[in-house]
Amino acid sequence: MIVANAVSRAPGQFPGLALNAVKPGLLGLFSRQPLETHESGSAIFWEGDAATHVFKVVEGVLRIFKILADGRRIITGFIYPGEILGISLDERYLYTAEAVNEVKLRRLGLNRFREAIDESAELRPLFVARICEEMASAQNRMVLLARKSAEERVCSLLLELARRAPRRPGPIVVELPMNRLDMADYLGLTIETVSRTVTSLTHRGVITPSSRYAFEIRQLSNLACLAGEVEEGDNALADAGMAQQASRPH
Amino acid sequence: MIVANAVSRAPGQFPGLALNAVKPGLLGLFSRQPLETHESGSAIFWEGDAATHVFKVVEGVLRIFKILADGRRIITGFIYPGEILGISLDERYLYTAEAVNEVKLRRLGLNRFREAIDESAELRPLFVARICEEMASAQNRMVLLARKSAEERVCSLLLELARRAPRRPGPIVVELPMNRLDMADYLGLTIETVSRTVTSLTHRGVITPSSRYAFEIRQLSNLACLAGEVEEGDNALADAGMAQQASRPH
DNA sequence: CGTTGAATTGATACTGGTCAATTCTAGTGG
DNA sequence: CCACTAGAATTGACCAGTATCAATTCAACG
Repeated sequence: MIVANAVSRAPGQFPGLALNAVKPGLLGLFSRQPLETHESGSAIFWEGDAATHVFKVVEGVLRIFKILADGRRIITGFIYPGEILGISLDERYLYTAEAVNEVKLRRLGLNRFREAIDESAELRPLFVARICEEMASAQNRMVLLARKSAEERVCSLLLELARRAPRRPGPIVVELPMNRLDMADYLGLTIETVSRTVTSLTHRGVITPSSRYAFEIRQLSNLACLAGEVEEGDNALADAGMAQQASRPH
Repeated sequence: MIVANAVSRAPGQFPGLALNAVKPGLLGLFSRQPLETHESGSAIFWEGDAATHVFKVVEGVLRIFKILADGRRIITGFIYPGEILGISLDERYLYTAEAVNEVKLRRLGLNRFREAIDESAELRPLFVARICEEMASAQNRMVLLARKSAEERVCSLLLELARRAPRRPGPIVVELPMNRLDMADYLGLTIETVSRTVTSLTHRGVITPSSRYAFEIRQLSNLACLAGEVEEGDNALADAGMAQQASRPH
């Protein structure tokens, strides 16, 4: 069996690169690309632009969003280091991507990316898996936006960030790279509601603010409950869904 | 590289199939599969089930939805004839799929489907394109759920159905296969709000009900405007998105 | 023509939005 | 090191839109 492309080799085959840590999988495609820096608030591309590149975030966080004609904004996602941006797109970008803070990333031509995927039987399932993750996340966002209360939304975000954050020893501390407006536009709320909710959670001892942009989570399970999610081993999902009966908590 | 299974051959390799009106593209994969019928309200599969098949809807409409622990439901999409269900999934189905009315569909083993895609350089881009469509639609749903008013939501649904429906000569009539509860759970509203909004649109002459489940659209452009979408040739999208300023219509 | 579930309509409550004032925080310059 | 400033976040008062609860009407079907 011959693997006929330059991307997928065992790390040891290029001594120079091996030191340079060629990553396996989709991220490895970006290893040879130069690193570019975007300052906080700058756009990587705009919704509707012709799609030309795919990006890998190395450092910093991106927000991707869409805007209605009158300025209402909805952030459809945040992209963290190690994640890929622009993987699912058509001719044109579906959304605008902006740097939340200073961002370092590598870009790859869309055609090159697609060819690499298309030619590698190893990468293809990774690509599909990645897209499915994105889809699963999008569906969870729909649930949140359609049916969750303000408090459940804020808790869901904290929980998501807690899970995404590096696990350090000691108490769980969530760092928020984004400001309150970003949080609000991600959750479909206003900054005032986000602020009030955070205050309330603090007063009730669910979280303890270390700063405006970092919170210690007192009990993760408690947060998960408040987020409207069901913990492992819970049986609450059972028979909630007899056909034609739904959406009436009471 | 040896592919050791019986399923995946290039389409041209079976002359019999070529004559048998094999549809091109992804839908063609289902041509040889038997037709099965599901009565209104029955589930095709449940969220969390091990994912085993992909489906093509031939007749009728499906709803796909997720449910929170306390019974709140959100319909993430409706699947119409000619569309494929279950294309983006992991090990397990991400949602439950139910028949809105009597549904006829064909099913294909997930492994067979994936192998067929994986081995056909023709199908792969179609598959990617299909997933990207799904993603684009999911993102539009997020915008709707996060930032649109009840009226904008209802108009968006009518508009979507109008675009999806077969174009007959004469006035544009939208048929709704689903009941008010389905509409509500699709739009993140309650049945009462949906009902009131429809009444209001009727009184204002935007739509004219032919029955409870069919409406004539008086002016499509009007509806698009009320849906918060911008018509072709409109310039309203321009510079709505200066960084850090958003989500304040006024 | 009565029954039943769906849809509509009405009255009221409440969550979250809006507008405005205040406080906090990170810079900046004296 | 300490005002001063500007933007962000918080807090408060009030309001609007949608949910909730209840009653009524509608439409399909026996």
